[in-house]
Amino acid sequence: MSGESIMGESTRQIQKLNTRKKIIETAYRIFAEKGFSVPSSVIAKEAGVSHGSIFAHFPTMNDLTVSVLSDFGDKIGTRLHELAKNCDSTENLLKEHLKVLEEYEAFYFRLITEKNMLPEEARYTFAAVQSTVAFHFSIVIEREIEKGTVKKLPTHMLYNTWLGLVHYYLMNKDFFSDSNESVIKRYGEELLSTYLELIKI
Amino acid sequence: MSGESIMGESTRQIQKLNTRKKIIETAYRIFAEKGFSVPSSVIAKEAGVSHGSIFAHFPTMNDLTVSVLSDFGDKIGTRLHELAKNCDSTENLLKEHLKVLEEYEAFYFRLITEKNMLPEEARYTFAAVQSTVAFHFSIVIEREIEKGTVKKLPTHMLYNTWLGLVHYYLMNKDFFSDSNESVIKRYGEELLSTYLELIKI
DNA sequence: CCACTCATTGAGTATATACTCATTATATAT
DNA sequence: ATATATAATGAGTATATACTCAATGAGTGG
Repeated sequence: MSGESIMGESTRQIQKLNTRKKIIETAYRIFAEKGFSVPSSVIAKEAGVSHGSIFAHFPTMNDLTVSVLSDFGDKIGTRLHELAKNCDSTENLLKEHLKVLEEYEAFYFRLITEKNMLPEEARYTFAAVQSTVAFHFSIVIEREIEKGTVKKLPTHMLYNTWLGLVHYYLMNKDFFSDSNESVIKRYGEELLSTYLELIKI
Repeated sequence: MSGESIMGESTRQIQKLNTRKKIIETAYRIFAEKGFSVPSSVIAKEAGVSHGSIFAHFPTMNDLTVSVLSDFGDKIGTRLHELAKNCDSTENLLKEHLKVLEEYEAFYFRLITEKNMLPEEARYTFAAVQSTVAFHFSIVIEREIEKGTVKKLPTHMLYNTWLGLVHYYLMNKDFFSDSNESVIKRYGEELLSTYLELIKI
C-alpha cells in the first residue's frame, strides 16, 4: 500500500496529477488556437509528454475534449457570476459579459463555431455558460421593463437577440476584423450601444 | 474529332454531364443531411457511381465541395432576389427572407455551422448570399428610417442584429426544437415580431 | 465491321490519426 | 538493498479515407 492514505500526496501521485493537468492545459491552449480537431500527437508534443501518455490519462480523445470543456465551463461560469452578481443595470451587466468573453475569446470562439461537431457533453458546457448569463440578465432586464425604460418583450427574446448579435460577430470574425485581433475589443462598444438603443422605449 | 462541333451534344458528353450533375446533386443532399465532412465513398454510393468517378469529375473533394457551394449560392441568391425585389416594407422583406431560409434550411444550417472549417471559397458563397439580402434590406429599412417609423441606427447594425438572431436559432436548433423540425417554421414569426418591435420607435 | 477514344470502374496506394501494450524508469515498501 | 507497483514511453496496429491508374466497355468515325 502507499505510504500516504490520502490520495495525491505521494511524489508519484503528484507527478501523475501534474501530467494530467499539463495535458488539459495544453489541450485547452491548442484547441483555442487551432480548433478541436487537432491530432492527439500535436497535443502530446506541445505538452512535452509522450503520445501514449495522453491515453494513460484519458481513455479516448473524446474524454480529453470533454474534460477540457468541463474545466472551461467551470472557469468562465465562475468568472461570469463573479462579475455579474453586483450589476444593477443592463448596461453594466452586458459590459461585464463582453469583458469575460474577451478574456476567453479564442476558446469561446471555437466552442460556438464547432459546438455542433463536438461530443454531446459540449452542449452542457455551452448551455451552462448561457444559463449563468441568462440568470443575471433576466434579473436586471425585468426590473428595467417594470421601470418602463425597456420595451416589454419576453425576456428570453431580449436575451437571445443580444447573444445572437454577439455570436454573429464572433463567428464571422474573419469578415469583421483581422484574424488575430479581438472582435469584442473592436466592436464591443458598438454592439452594446446598438443593443441598448434597440431595447429602450 | 467529334461529330458535333458544339460541346455537350453527343451521347457521351451528355452522359458525362449527367454523371457530374448527379454527383453534385447527391453531394448537395448528403451535405445537407450529414454535414460537409462526409466521406467521398458515401457520396459515390448514394449517387450510384463508382468511387473513382468522383475524382474523374473533380480533382479533389475540396473542388466538389466548392462546386456544390457555388451552385447553392446561385440558387438561393436568385430565389432571394426574386422574392425580395418587390417588397415595400421591412416586414414583408423579412417574411420572404424567412421563407427562403426555410426552403433551404438544411443546407443553410450546414453552411453557417461549418463555414469556418470549409475551404476559403465557402466564404464567398456565404458573403454573396448575405449581400443579396443586405442590399434589399438597406433599401426598405432606410426608407422606414426616413419616414420615422424605425429607429435611426446604422443600417448594417440593424441588419446584423436580424441575421444574428436568425442564425442563433438555426445554429442552436437542437436546443430550440426537435432535431428534424424546421426551426424557422416554428419560431419564424416570433423572431420577426420581436425584431420589428425592437426596431420601431 | 474495325480501330479508336474516352467515360467509368474499383482494386490498390498513400497518408493521417486514434489507440495499444510490452518495455523502461522510478518511487515505494519491507 | 531488493522486490514490487506504477507512471511514462514510443514503436507498432488498426482503421478511415483521399486519391490513383490500369483495365473495361460503350460510343464514334471511317
